[in-house]
Amino acid sequence: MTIKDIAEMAHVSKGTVSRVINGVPGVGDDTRRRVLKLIESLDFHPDASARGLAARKTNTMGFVIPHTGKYTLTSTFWPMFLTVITQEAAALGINVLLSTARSEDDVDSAFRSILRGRRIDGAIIGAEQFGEKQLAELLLKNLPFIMMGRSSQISSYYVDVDNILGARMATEHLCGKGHERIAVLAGPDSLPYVNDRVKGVRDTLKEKGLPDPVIVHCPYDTVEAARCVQGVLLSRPAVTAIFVAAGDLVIGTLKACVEMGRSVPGDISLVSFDDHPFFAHLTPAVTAVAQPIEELGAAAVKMLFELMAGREPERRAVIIPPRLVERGSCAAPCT
Amino acid sequence: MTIKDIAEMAHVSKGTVSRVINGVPGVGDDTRRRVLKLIESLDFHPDASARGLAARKTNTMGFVIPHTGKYTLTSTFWPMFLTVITQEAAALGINVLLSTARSEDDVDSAFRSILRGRRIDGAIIGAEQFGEKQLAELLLKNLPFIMMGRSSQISSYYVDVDNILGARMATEHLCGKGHERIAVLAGPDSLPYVNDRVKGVRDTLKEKGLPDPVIVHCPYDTVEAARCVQGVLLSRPAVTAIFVAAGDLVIGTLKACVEMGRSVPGDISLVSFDDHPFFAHLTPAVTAVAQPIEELGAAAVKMLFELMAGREPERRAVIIPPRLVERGSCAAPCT
DNA sequence: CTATATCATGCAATCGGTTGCGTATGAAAA
DNA sequence: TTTTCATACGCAACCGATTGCATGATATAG
Repeated sequence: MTIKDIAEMAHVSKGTVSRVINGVPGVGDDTRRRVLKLIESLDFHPDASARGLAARKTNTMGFVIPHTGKYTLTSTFWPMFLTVITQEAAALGINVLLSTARSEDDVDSAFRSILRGRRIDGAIIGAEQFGEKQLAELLLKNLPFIMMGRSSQISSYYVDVDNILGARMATEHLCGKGHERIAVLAGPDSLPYVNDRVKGVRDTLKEKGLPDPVIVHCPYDTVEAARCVQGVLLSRPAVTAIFVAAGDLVIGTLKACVEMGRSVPGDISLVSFDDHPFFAHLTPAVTAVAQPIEELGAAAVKMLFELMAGREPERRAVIIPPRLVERGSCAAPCT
Repeated sequence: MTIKDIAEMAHVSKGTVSRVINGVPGVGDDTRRRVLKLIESLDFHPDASARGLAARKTNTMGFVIPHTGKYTLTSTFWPMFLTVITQEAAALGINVLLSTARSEDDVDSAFRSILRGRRIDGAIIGAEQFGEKQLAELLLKNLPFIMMGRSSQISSYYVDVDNILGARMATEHLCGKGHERIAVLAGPDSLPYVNDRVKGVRDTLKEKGLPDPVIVHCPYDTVEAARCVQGVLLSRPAVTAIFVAAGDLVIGTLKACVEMGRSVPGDISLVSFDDHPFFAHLTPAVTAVAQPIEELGAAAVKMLFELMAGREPERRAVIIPPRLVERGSCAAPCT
């Protein structure tokens, strides 16, 4: 079944059928209706390859999941984000080609694998996994892309959560309970968003005239996180609260607290940046600054959609505020 | 840059270049080498749409993630499985088109969205999400597909973990510690694999002359799971161990135990079917029957690859044994 | 040394759409 | 009624590969 068949059955030319399918003007109303009805009743769908070839447009976007741990789809952000963009894209009639990186260094090849051969019209990519090589390649190919998170290396269209605000919210919450000595367990300090989160805490504390936070940078690994938190718990003067600046570090933090015999929130309060469905069911339930994943995903897909259509999006950057989800991991500091 | 350009530069015809690219015999060794070198040095990649059109083959497979909770990519199996198949596919030069279902009923439309327009050459799909409509559509389109898990409705190529064996392993492990009264917290009983897991426990217990297990079926929802487990903990005669027959129910189970004041493994032992990176870091660390996700993914992709190439796979079904990962959630029953 | 098989390669049709251009038709303007 | 101008539609040339068939060159057999 091709448009030629449709054309013959409707007694029109291929061109007309094509115009009807694509909503191109220049077709009479009755003809259009007739063809449309035929297409509908035959459940006809034009061949994607042929369209891609002729129109030089695949209606497909690429997405590369960065490598975070052995199973990359285990983080507190990307899996859910992927779910959202997949659905948003589907709603706009665009498909998602997925690639995952096997290792930190593999991002490049994962990336190229979907870039090759004009398979996609655009891509959404994590800012932190973005090297100069990929940048050059994208620009060279003139391929539209949206970055998740601000990049330090390149100014491009991007969407991001307001990291500084999120950190402020967490800090305010903790201070509101009476905490003064706060530790920040943050990810690798090469990442812009990590530094934003640290900055948010630091600034808030300074404004309140409270002591500087204890900052610990740590790779995204549960065992490492636990080790770091043990160190934090031993530091003097003692901290009474920890801002876990990435959801992936929460489990390790909780583990360390248990192992060190500190009760949460009795001895130590916890706020996480990033939320996850099971945080609500841990003991204690974890209070979190939740990224607005739905909105982030929707914004990213919408921007990319505009770009893919050759239009200019309303703005080059979309920054969305997170929201605080209060649960049971914060209490007043024990004195 | 097209093969025509390559052809001109190499002073050969388009056909020859095409044959070189596809490794088709009938090209002289020196010519082949020359063209290959040119392609390499120019980093040329043929247009996927054009190939798809001409060869009627897209080198792309589809994958639909079933809906399990609000963010579908949150389960203890699918996200990791997706990671694996993505990488296995990449290694074979095939791309993955992803679609997610927004709701239980949405699977069908998610499914169709990638089926349309000859975009994919084959698909991997979860057996449980498989209705007769989709079946009919797939068979109609003559599209190769592999099912994850045995289906009750249709005999097709499939790969699955040995569910019965896994349940036996869990049961043996528990009995080995001295448990005799065991409960099974299982998923919805409409699913074949759920019943297999139940059967594994039941058979093992029967063989040992031990009492029948307490079986509770429960939807994949943490709150529901907790509610069910509370019921189980209250049942008399008391059970001393729970086989949590799906990883997605683990958090809820743990939560219920804590809320009911039962210590794990002091008062009650737990074994989970399905493993997850963070199970190792919960308190207590959860003993699990781990699905061999790498092997399952590799097997599924390999089978599909054969099918997509028009070849017949070695076997129609691949069943892989799980492995027991002992951690801290099992102890001898308190007497 | 001619006949025949073999192999490398070119040619051109084809895959299923899109799209610019030309033309016929009918309505509005003169 | 004739001229003018949209508008609706057909025609045919692409898009960039694949692939069957014809052909010319070389090697082997007779």
